[in-house]
Amino acid sequence: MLRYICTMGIVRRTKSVDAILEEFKINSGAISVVSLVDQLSSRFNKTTVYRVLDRLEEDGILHSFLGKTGIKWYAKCSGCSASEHHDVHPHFQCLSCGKVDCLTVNVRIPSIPNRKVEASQILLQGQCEACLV
Amino acid sequence: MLRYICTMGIVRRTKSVDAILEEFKINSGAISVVSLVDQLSSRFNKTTVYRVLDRLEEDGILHSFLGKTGIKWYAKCSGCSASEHHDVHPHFQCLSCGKVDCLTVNVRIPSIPNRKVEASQILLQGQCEACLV
DNA sequence: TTATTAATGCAACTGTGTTGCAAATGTAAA
DNA sequence: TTTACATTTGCAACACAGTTGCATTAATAA
Ligand SMILES: [Mn+2]
Ligand SMILES: [Mn+2]
Ligand SMILES: [Zn+2]
Ligand SMILES: [Zn+2]
Repeated sequence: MLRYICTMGIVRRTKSVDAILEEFKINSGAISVVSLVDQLSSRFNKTTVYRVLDRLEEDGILHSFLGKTGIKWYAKCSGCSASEHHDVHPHFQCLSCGKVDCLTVNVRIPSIPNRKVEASQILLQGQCEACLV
Repeated sequence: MLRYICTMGIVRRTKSVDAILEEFKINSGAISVVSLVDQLSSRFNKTTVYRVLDRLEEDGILHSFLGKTGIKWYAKCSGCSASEHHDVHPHFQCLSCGKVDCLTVNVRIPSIPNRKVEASQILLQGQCEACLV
């Protein structure tokens, strides 16, 4: 008997999956993988953290992007699924407190002569609400 | 006798400086550090390449940014100096041929409630003029 | 030509992320 | 409950981009 198994995303509810989802419940913004690995280092191996994040992204539960210095950040998706990630938006990093989060604003990319824009990564930096005195 | 020396940027015209500037004369777009190190590996050490690029950026001759995968790219500045880098613009990476270059378009960042935007990194991806059939 | 010090090469290192594989664990079926 | 087995994990080793310290070389001003 032949079975077609599509292995991707989260299949089993493990302790590491719960722990990582819990972090995103506590923290409403984006979380860097570096800090997540550090935070969970006593309970899970860094490889596990990287792999669980991968799977959560495949499932459309989290999405990722690179911060200013090239390290990876994850944030919760809203309204994405394993089949479609339509969660494209700018991210904002506070230069004072370092907090990073998703923006709901829509940045209009002007059409560029002789080029077809298919994707965009926008990272804004400045002062967040808490740090604006 | 005391002398105040401000060591930054290019002070001496060396072979590596000339070789790297030559690469940017040949190639009008952006060049990744990885490919530059590779290209020049028979003549210069990678550390030298990194350091010369640093200095050229300090001088306002080149500017740098990160590509989609987090590796560093450099491109020529136009109208910058050691004192002011006012060369902020989006960059475009072709998904077909991999070519990366600077865009002259002005992307308007909408004002964001309760936040002060002080900097922006915008990377667009799609098809370049050559790859648009 | 000489003295000075910027620039270079090299080797070793750092930080982020990945891979292969054996062992452990979650889950569905018996 | 027990069993069977694919998924998930931990570990160690690795890959890769970029950095650092230091002795040596070379550009330049005197
Ligand atoms: Mn986001
Ligand atoms: Mn540019
Ligand atoms: Zn802040
Ligand atoms: Zn192209």
